[in-house]
Amino acid sequence: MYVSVVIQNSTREFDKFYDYIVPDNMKDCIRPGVRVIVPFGKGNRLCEAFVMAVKETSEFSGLKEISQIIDETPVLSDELIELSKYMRKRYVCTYDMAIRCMLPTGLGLLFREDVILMSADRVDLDRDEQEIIKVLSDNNGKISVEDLTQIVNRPVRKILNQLIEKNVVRIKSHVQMKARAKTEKNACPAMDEEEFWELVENNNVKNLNYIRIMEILYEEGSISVAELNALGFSQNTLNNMKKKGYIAFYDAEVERNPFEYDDAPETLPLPPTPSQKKALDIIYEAMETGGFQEILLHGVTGSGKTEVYMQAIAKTIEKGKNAILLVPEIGLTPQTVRRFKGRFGNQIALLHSRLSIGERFDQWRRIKNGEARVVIGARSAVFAPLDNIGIIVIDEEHETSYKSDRTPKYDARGIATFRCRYNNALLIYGSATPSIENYYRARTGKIKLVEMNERTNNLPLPEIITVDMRKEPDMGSKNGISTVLTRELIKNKEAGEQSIIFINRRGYSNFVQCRNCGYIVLCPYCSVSLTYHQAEKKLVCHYCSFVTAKPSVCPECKSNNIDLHGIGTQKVEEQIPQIRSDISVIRMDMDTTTGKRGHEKILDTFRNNKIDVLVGTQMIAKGHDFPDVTLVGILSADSLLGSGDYKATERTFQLITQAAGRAGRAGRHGRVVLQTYNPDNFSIQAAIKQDYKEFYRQEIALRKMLKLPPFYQLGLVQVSSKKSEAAMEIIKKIHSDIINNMNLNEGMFVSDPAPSPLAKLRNQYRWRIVLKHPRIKNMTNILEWIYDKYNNSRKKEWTVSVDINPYSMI
DNA sequence: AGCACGCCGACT
DNA sequence: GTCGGCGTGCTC
Repeated sequence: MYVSVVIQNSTREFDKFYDYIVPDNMKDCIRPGVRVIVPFGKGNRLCEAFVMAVKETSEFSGLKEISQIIDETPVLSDELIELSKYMRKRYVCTYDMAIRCMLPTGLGLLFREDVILMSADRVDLDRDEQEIIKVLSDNNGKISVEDLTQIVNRPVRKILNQLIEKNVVRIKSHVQMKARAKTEKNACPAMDEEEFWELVENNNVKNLNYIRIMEILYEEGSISVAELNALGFSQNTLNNMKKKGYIAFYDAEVERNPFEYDDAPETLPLPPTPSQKKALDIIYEAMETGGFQEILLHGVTGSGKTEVYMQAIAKTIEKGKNAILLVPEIGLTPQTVRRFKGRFGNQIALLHSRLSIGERFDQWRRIKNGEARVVIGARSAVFAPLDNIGIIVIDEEHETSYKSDRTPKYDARGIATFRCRYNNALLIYGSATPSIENYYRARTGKIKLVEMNERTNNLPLPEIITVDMRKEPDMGSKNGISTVLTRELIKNKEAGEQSIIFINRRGYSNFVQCRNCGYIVLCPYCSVSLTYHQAEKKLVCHYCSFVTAKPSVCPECKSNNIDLHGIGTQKVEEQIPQIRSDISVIRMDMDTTTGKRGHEKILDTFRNNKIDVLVGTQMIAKGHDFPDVTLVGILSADSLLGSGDYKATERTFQLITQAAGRAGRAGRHGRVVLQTYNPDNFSIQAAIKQDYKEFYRQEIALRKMLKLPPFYQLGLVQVSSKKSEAAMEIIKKIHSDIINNMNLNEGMFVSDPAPSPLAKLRNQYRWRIVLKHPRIKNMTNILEWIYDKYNNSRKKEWTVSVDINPYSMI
């Protein structure tokens, strides 16, 4: 019996299937998806590996044997093994990287080596050797290599080898799981119930505490020691009871509970509105038909998409299948969780980035064991070890957080497509502002389109007031808040209603410039300007976190006419009370939302303490419900437009629509003040009219003309290096390589090599080329080829990275 | 990655 | 003569 395995921590150069012999004693447990330890390479060093296939023959000879099996049951299903193969090619990564997305870090292994003293009576030892023997004796003849190194405070490997040679010590290695199932000490009766009461009747047990404890234990079966302690029974009492043979202790696995609200009231399905009913009818019909199908739910904010998701998921469970709901990281609020928990109870498992390693491991294990049937989570939840998937719902489908920013740069939407296809399941996208790519597929019949145009409570959409900032007098010296917005803020304060101000730049001001010579203070490691942070009175780089003091004189012309320009959240926060001193304000951005519950704390304060104005970045524009907010100010609606990114218009439209959706949700008329320097831009015009279709019509024409997605796939090849010339030289080589192989890449458009828009990042110079081809397969092939060809040389002073359809071209 | 092999210069 | 620098090839 043989297995094909892939090695962990491999690079793409040796990332392939390797065959091993399965020793007889392991034959029963070996299955695809289990982890093993195998001897690998010349030195037979032990490596962790994944079994990808089990087979009866192998075309290789001179095979080695597996040395150890790690898992009793597979950690990867057949489906996830197939997914890792797909990802390796599609995202140009290794099997290991793909698999790492699927497993909780807690499942990782720790290799531990203990040094064990054999005999201490040798005399021919040098001083180093003696020192180590001394430490070993002090520790009962056993210590981990790690601890030993720390105690003697220098490398010990060489000395240990000498000692092993002399048979004085030996090394025992073992593997350990990183996160163990958490256990809890429990108590249970150790005596037959009747027997115990007999003892009581015969006056052999007189201690009232003993009797009460036994009553509880016979009633409950068992109870945790911690709970008994909490009831006022001392550890000593329990120990004595154990001694007398009344009770026994045992360790039970407990699940850490990441749900912070266990009080979720049960919620019943609401009677659907006409448009919800229409959506559900189409979904149910697709379920009946079966097979892989995609549906796009295009519903305006407040149209009740969540209720549709819940009823569709309920139906899926009814049919004996399981469900995944993906939400943007920011949308995974306790309210959302509570709502689902109320409907589905403990069938829910939760996966998101703020869980601890242990919590994540527990949730993963629950799903794996079939204890959870609905998985809710952010991007990475798309890899949940869920079998028999019937539906995957992707809420706010257009959100950028669905694409991973780390290698592998996977897109949760692509992974969901793979899994639904594999499981013949239904894939539902929901959004008020669908991505151009998906809406195009809906319009061309590739996926079903369901429009939900009415809001559940028949609220009118908010009134949008546009402010042309070019006509706003003297804005340079002002704080960026127009006279119209100032007036509306005061009006809201007087009416006792809340307001939100949205600005997509954190910090105090976005750059520091000399008014004399025009010099702008830049980050020394990145090609961006530094942002001034008022609280720390420091300049900060938002890309690499470089911090420096604000210069008081211009480094260039020595003039002291150097000043802050532009506005950020900090400055707006500071300016609000200057409008009227009794207006209270709170700020929410990356700088104020540290900690596990940072977001919630701020939002709760805003809601409960009746703060007048909430100032914040992107993160306030999404998902949250603020019943008392009737005014939304968007300070720089068009700040994305000049960025040169082809997705900027789409983002601008989405941002304005989402932000406007925060105004006047619960029965009150909402207003939006939209400040812009480009009132004529079509994305802003369409957003003002809240007309997605009009925006789509213009944008799709533009995409077609410019050979952009969805008509063409974009490939990005980027070379970064400490030396600008090195990066440039390599990108030119890659460029000519592609051009010279154009026969292999018919229909491929290749840009000239150019510095990346962020030409320098973290002290690395970046050069790139952009490729365009209608077919994804051609793009994957060429990027895989380039990557493997240019990333394999040994001592290189550059890195090549590739990406297909990046969310941002910056 | 990490380990062995092999090919050259320096040095007991 | 041999010790050790690093460039190169391979890992079932």
